[in-house]
Amino acid sequence: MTRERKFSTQELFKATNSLLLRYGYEGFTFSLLAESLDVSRAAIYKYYTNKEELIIDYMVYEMTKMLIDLQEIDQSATFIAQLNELITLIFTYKDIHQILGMVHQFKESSSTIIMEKKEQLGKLHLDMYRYLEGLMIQGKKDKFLRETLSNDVILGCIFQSIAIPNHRGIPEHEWIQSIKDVVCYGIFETK
Amino acid sequence: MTRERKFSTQELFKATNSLLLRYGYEGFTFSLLAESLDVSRAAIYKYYTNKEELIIDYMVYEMTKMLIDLQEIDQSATFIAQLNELITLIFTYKDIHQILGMVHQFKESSSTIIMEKKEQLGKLHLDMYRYLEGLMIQGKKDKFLRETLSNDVILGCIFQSIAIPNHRGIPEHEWIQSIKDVVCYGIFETK
DNA sequence: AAACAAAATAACACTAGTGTAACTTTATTA
DNA sequence: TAATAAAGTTACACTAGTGTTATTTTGTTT
Repeated sequence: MTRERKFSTQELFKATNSLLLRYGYEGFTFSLLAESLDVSRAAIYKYYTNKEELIIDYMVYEMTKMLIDLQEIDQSATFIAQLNELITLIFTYKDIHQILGMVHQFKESSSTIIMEKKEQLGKLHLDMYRYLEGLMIQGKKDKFLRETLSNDVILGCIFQSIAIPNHRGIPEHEWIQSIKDVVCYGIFETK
Repeated sequence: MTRERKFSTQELFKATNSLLLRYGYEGFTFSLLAESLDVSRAAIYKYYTNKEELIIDYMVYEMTKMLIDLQEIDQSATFIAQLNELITLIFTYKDIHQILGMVHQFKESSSTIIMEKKEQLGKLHLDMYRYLEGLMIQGKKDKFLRETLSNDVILGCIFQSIAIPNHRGIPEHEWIQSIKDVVCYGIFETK
């Protein structure tokens, strides 16, 4: 006994994603969102009482999804194969990494529910970090990764690499290959 | 015959910088700026009629300064020495690179003066790119840089590397060394 | 010390986003 | 087909930022 919804949570999240990337955290408003979904602003308030709750919910949703995909990488495969899959995966989730950085712009005085979700997000992030750190340790043990580099630098480098701007619009597959290449072998000619 | 100013352009730019980084483009307001400088909001309007003009002026100022510093790098030095200086330089200007990305959040309908400054900024950017591209070409000719990598990928990699988050708070000099290391030699052990 | 001009402020009208309450629409089910 | 309940809209009061104008402050010059 219920009326059909004009917009799904998926559509809400999708619009949230693109508006956040386009206008930034403070530039993102329920007015813009309502316009983009072609519904009244009040309709959105039925599901989320403010933008922080919506955004953090979206972040948790994406991070959970990413973590599931991450854990589906075949751990019995070679290190090289796993690293390849990892970089491709991070690349497909690059939007969320940019958006994740907006948490620090949230108002200090947040409700309990938001503080809880923030903690949950922190846990997801830690889970991801632990998983990746494990992979790095394996990579070092197997003599693929340089022992002298800290895991922070290696992982930081991988995560930043996806944000290198593709100004010339190189086709995605080719571009990812280039990125993997520099990250793995660096910019120097090996003597 | 003039009253002493309560705030210098330097102070204005410094406050603009830190507020932009803290609150983002839309979160940055003249109210926050006035509070931060301990002056009335209207005092700022005497110098800039809106935040876009202030921000773009700040961007042009920083980019000009960076370009001057860049051109002071000794072109007769070895490629390695020049690259070293370049990365250190980009590192000292890392704030402005983050802020520069906010131009795409400016309102579409901007005044003539802003359009002009945007163009000027574009020219400065192009000048910088040309200079850096020259350095990359030299690096390839001298067999330091890998011929197979495009200049876009190499430069993109260098510019992104400065944004790798230093979560553990490694001392700056040590951190920069690590960054240079990964960028130049990659994450892989050389077989 | 009177005139002046730049610097700064106070105060106003205006705009846009926020969150809520009362109301209407729509589909289900009893 | 009348009751019901979720979905959606309209309308209101509230808040915060914007840009401008009139006025005051402050230091210099003649």
